[in-house]
Amino acid sequence: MDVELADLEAVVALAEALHFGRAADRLHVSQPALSKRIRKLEGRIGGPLLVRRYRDVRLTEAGRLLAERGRHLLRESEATVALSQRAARGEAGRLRIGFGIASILGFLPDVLLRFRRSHPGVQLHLRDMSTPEQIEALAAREVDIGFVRLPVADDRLVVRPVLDERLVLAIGSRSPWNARIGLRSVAAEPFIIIARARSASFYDHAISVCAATGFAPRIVQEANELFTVLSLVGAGLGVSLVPRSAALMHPPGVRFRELTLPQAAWDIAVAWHRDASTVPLVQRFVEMVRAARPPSVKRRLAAAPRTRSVGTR
Amino acid sequence: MDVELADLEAVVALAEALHFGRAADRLHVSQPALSKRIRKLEGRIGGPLLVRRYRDVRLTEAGRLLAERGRHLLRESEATVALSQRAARGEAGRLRIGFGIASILGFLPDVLLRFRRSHPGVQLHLRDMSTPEQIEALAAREVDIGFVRLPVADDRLVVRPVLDERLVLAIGSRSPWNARIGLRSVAAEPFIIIARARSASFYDHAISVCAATGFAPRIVQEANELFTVLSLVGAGLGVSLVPRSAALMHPPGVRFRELTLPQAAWDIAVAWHRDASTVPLVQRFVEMVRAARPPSVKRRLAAAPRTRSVGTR
DNA sequence: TAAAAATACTCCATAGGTATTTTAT
DNA sequence: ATAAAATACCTATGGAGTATTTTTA
Repeated sequence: MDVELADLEAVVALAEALHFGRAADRLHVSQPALSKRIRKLEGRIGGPLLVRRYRDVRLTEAGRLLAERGRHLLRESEATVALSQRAARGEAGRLRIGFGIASILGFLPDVLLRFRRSHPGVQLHLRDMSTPEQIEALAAREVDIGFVRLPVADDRLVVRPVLDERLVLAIGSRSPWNARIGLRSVAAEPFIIIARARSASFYDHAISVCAATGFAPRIVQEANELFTVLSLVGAGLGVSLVPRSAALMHPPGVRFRELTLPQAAWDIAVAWHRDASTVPLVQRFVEMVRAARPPSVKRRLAAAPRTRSVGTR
Repeated sequence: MDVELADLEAVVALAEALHFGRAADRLHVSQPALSKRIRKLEGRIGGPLLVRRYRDVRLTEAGRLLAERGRHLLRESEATVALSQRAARGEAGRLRIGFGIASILGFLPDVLLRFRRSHPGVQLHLRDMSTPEQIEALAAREVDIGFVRLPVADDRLVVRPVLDERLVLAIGSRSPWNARIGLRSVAAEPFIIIARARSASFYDHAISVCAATGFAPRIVQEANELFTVLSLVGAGLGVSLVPRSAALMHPPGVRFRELTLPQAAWDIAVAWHRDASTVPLVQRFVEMVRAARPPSVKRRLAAAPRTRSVGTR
């Protein structure tokens, strides 16, 4: 198949002008050049595209169909080139992002919203994955950006910390409250927690923090939304383990306690493939993530009166 | 926009092979030719389409999008050329046909069915039009084929008779029956007739035939289907004027009488624009119409015992 | 060292231009 | 006589080939 876009342009111009001279002008070529091009094209099609008569050029069915569909093809190909050009400038394309619960609970929604606004041509594909899954997917180039829980040691990836998240204890403010209150002292309390279906890794992490403290929590309620969990705690139905950033919501009737237990750490980093450092979309997304990194949560909680650092005893 | 289909072919081949040498083989060009083509294309896109590293070629977003949409464009353009080729052979395209009631009642449905079977790629556009409307539409090339009532005198058109249709009188077989029965003798009878909404021209023609005979028919019933009209006549509810070909249905309890009145003639011809005589689809359709022309209705009715020729008195 | 892409250089096919002819009214 | 497309002929651009170099693991 040797028909080129220039041939389609010629047929479309001719279909509109129905006059070789004027169509040639529009195409910025001479009339004989257009005539030759059309004759050659007619040879490939196997029949006339136009009926030429004195002062009267008319399309045949073959010509009408070629012009009609040719118009679409030309528009499409122009749009395709434009799309590719925008992709080269990092303004279009696809960005595949892996994330876990801790990042989605934090600042990620806001980053996504702003990135989508500033890059309306970019499709964002989000995949909920555990950190090990993300590492493999990043290495295999199945995702472009990951939000992983630190530490990560993989020299195929570039990893930049963005959030010093931790688990904290959430207690109803009517509960007994003194300096000695810690995770161990609430071991017998009813626990409320983010549903495992919502985030297996977070759920499992919370359980493992309890296990490290020496007990298995008695879970009386699961909820799909962090805000629901905090409301139930505030209503006095039990205690919970939540990401520290939840304290920023200032839920009524809830107090927070830091956990010094090392396992309570849940530091989040943004990661990408080493070779993708120059990919425009990856660069731009990472820039936006790092610019959006909230002021240290640790600092802000230190200023809040209802959160104190305690041991796990 | 100077991107050609050959460029898209190159990107698609490269996207699949991810290897300049093998992609060049597949495209039946040398490796340097492909390299040059891609570099030039990258210049037009404004950025790299592929990341070349030792033993490792990978698409950028710009390249991925160009290859993905390019594949569609190549398929589309191939299909477009194929369609145009079929149109040049008279196997595809559009055929716009004008027709009136007398042709649609006769053999046209059968011709359409067979034409559609033998030309599955051809779209048939049917428009119900009066003969004068058809003549104008044919001259203005708004329809390709017309079925017109003769006589037609228009030297822009080619006209070929295909059906010697006439109006005949349909009478219930229980009615009095003798050689003198004609249109005038049933002037006082109730008339049943094809609904005017179904065919104004036929309806008006029937009325005008009565007027030429000297009376206005008392219409007691209209029906949308010719078969319904005949059934009502057979049931003794009245008399009717119908196309002569209706006699071929041999409806029970109905007798037919020829009308010698000249105005009762309703000869049908197929017509097309003089300049369209070489258009493949027009040629083929006309051939099929003329081959399908039924044996003279006049002859067949002459052999049928229940139809006699009479005057209009 | 070897695989793979880029570069250098030559060639020629072909698209396009100008001048002219043909055709139809 | 004239408008419009086709033809003749020439030119030159640029795409393709071969040979070679560069790059990188």
